[in-house]
Amino acid sequence: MPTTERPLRRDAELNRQRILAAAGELFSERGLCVTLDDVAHHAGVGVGTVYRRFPNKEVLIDALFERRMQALADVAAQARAEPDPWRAIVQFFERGCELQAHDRGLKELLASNAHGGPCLVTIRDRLRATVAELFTRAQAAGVVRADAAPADAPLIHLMLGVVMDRARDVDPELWRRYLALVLDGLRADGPALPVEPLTGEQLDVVLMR
Amino acid sequence: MPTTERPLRRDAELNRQRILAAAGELFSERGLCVTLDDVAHHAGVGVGTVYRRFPNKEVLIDALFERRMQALADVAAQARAEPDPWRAIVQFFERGCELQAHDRGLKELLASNAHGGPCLVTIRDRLRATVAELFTRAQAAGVVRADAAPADAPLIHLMLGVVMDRARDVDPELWRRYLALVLDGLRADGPALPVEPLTGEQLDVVLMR
DNA sequence: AAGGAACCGGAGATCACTCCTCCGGTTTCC
DNA sequence: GGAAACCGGAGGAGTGATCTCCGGTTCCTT
Repeated sequence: MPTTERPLRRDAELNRQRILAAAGELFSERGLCVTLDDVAHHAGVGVGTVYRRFPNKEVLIDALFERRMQALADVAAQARAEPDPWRAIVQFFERGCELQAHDRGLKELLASNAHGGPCLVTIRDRLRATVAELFTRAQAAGVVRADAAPADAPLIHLMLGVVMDRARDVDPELWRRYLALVLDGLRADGPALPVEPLTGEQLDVVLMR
Repeated sequence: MPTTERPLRRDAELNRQRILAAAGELFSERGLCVTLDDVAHHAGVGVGTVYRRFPNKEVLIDALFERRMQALADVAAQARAEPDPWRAIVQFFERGCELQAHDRGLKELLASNAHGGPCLVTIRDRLRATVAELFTRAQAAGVVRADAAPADAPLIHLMLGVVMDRARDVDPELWRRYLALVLDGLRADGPALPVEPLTGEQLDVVLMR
């Protein structure tokens, strides 16, 4: 390690914590669009203090969302531990959506690869791998339609994300209704799906806005 | 009629047509967020000319989208004419989504009641009534799950709208995949949906952003 | 064919944001 | 007790949309 991290002065460290706490709340409630000025005000410190500690929003987001993103990856891992392949799928989507429904920032982070540093990227990759496993297993067991694909998962999350956003104030649980609908469609072996799933690269493009 | 509409001067009328044509194209391609300045430039006239003819964007949108909205209402009406209740539902969603996929402005207009004058509102109301009929009929025939509701239609459109937006450049037909998935869920008489559908007022709120 | 009303173009004023810097004054730590 | 680190927040700079204003042009009427 090239730079020996000297500990911050006491007041500086206190403010850093305040900023992180405030940013955590604000990002959860209002999404990633909050201003660092907002964060400063909500933390009860000056704007300069925030910018001194976190040169830009990316850094702050990275610092905050690493563990939240990890929580989602954990949800997928736990689902993998569920013996029934179908229940595993259901569990993954339900728990995953719950996380997103309670944390607007996380939802936006998942909806767009645009934000987020390298740390988040690796977690995201691991998440994708686990999801692929869940799908493969469920399809091998014949409980998920054969023409579904792991690449459908992010799109489903995207779709439910709109419901969460729109209905947040009216019926914050409404997304469950449409998740149930989609899961039913995922299970049913109805008429073949009319379009191929996205490839990995396509998915990257789609999630990059 | 209190004010006798004197016809516009020839050059003025020509420019009005140019503006309408340009706005039509731009709204289709780029959505309702286009500036009246954009419209002016694209129409080859000055900004002032646009603002003189259409005091604000609302008026222009109303003038343009009346017939496009009507087209969607027509799609619903045509679906009602289809004898098979299930095919009617499928047809409505497919044709409706096709319209939206080709017209970003229309999609946004449907996704939010925020824009649009009284004219659009009445068409929207008629549309809703027709959709309700489609659902009732299909449910009576037992081809759509009993716990689905007409209020689900706009939400489904909303969800598919995201797919259209995101995947437009990558695979403009991708929405068909997820429509098929949802329709399968709508048909299947799987486990009961876990949340009540939105009421009319709730729906208004949800669509008002 | 001439005069005035109607119309044109587009520079730029206004407003509302966000991002970020700067520096006089304060706190901490050695 | 004094230097280094830190604080706050006013405000500069950049952006982007909306809409006005007015000198110059075009059209229609008589």
